[in-house]
Amino acid sequence: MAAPEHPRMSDVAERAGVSLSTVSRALRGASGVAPKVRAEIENAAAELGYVVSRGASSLVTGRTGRVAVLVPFLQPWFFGVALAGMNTTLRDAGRDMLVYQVGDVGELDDYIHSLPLRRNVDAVIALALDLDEREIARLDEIGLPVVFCSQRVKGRRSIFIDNTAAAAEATRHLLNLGHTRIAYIQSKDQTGFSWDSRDRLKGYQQAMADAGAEPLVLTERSGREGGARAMGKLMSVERPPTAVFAESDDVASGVLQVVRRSRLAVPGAVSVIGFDDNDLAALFDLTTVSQPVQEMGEHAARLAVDLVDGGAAQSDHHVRLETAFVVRHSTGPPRENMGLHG
Amino acid sequence: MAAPEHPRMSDVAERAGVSLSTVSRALRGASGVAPKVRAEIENAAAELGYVVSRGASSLVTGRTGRVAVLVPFLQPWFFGVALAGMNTTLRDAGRDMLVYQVGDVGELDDYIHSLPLRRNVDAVIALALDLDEREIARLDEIGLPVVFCSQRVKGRRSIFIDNTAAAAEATRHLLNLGHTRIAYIQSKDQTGFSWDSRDRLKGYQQAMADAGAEPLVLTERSGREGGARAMGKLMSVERPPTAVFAESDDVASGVLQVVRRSRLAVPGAVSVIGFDDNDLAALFDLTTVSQPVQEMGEHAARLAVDLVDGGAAQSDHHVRLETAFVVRHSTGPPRENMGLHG
DNA sequence: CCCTTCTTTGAAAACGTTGCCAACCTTCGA
DNA sequence: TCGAAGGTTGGCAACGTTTTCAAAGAAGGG
Repeated sequence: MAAPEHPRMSDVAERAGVSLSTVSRALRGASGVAPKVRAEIENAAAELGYVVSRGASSLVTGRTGRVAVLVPFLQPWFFGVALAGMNTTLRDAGRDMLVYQVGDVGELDDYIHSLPLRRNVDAVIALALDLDEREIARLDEIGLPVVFCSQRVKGRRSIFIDNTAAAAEATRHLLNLGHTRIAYIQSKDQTGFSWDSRDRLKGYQQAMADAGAEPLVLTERSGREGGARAMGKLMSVERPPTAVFAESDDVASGVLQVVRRSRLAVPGAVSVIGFDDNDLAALFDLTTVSQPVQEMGEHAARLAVDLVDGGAAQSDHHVRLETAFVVRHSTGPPRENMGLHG
Repeated sequence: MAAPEHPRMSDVAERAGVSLSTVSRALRGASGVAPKVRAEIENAAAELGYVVSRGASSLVTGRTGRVAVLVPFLQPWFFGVALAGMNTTLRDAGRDMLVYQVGDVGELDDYIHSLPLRRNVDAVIALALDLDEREIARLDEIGLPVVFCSQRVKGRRSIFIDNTAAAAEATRHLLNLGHTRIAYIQSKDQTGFSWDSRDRLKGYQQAMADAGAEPLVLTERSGREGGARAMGKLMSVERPPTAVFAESDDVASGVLQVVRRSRLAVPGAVSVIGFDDNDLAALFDLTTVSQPVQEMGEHAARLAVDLVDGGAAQSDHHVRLETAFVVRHSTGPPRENMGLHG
């Protein structure tokens, strides 16, 4: 095959019978081009199948038209949904989306240090990266505007939900149903607790304290497996809880797995609550806290775009999105005098 | 904040006390630079935090260092895993990954027609796009090398699995267990059947024919809901099947949901098989066909990179990856004289 | 009818790299 | 001692845009 010779702007200019500058102005939508001329140029461009070389234009404008998204994982539900939201918004804004998976913090460090982003994107979105102060400072070295999605960072543009309030609400739901022995399952990664995790725990603890109930917190690995292990432990304590609040739907699915294997009824013997409202939640008929993940992605992308376009002054640096408590059938009043031993 | 002045190559040159060309050669890893000088230049670059502007270099080399991935969705398990695979390989090859979600074929057409890719990426990976001949031809207009991942396309570089053989193997498993009334649930999108779908059906039909068994095929929407609907129908036919083969794990999860609601035992009353081995499969203890999704992504990315680097001659244009049949506990011999009426 | 003011256009200088070519400096063989 | 060959280096012209500046033309007021 011959080299795929792309038409250049000068080709369009020649075909339209105008100068290069005029074509540039017309195609960019800049003002100061006679309507008729503009139409002719657009025709010529379309006929030639001309597309501007972003490399060349970014060379002079300093803008690349690209936004990088840094994610710790790609597979889990949360990330797919958030990326989908970002992708929509970015596409509408005429931006391309670059995705970089930075598994652990070390990898992130390497990444930032080698700075391949610098100069090659206009902005960076950190998606659920759960960085601490030091790491955030490191991100700044990149010299680009950064938007945090699903992490609240003081003084930085960020999109987040009120994990504490949402977790408290979920806990109160159980309390109101009459539960008093409510366990909370917290997740811990190799790297430690995420901010989401800490905040949710706080909400649970507050609600329990307000109701004068004794908190019971287990810590396990994240994911389904962690949920299963935690539930296993809970079933062998002296007075098992009548309700379990899992930090995420994934964890809750592990809890449910164990509960079912033990032929215990939900919510008869145990009530279960999750967090996320992911695709498993509906399947398991799980009461949970729904967070607007796609919207979070959209907002983050919009913020990133505005940041690049608008220069400095932006009003809404922080966006707190609403969660919704979704009651399904995994929660109900505790059966009178029993626990798990129904 | 002041404008984020990035250092230029000439700054590095000045600092290292050499010329621009030498810096370019050194940083690019080209030969013909004295080891000592090379080290000095690398030092200078590191100290300045210099990063080459890909825009500028692509202007002269014609290479952008970017690969675009076209996906119909971002959320489902399959895409996250495949993208993760691609991302790893691309990163190792020093390439950036652009992701474009092209919901339906119309959107894809718009996309190709507006050609934002052209000139802005080196290659395109079409991930599970299920294109027909006409649409593939359309993709060619983009004037870039295209790799098909999870779709076999004759004459094009593609990565795929043998859906037909895998489905036949799964069907034989059920036949060998003694089942004869085996239903197959096929999925249909708005756009029609995917290639995967057709091939799997073919495998089922062949295996059934070889065994002299009567095929029973239902067609529903894809996803969990479709599976649930299909199973609902199956439970009310005259002689219900003793086994169900769902086109995907997602569909199988819908089947299981209905089966459980009806308090039927699995595999006692009905055996169920899925396809994919996604994260639900283990949760449901589902017998299924495991496809190496991550590997498919890795291979596709490698192929794309080689295509750009190596120019034309590539030996393995087609890569067929192995599937693995995973037996869990959703399948077993049919109970003697019953069907669903256990 | 001339002069000013806008609008529209074209020419040319960046932007930050790479690649070609010529110049230089060694080293070595004759 | 000189020439040739090989290994390093620097100069300069691209690459395809945008942007500034000045020129040309149209419109309008006196």
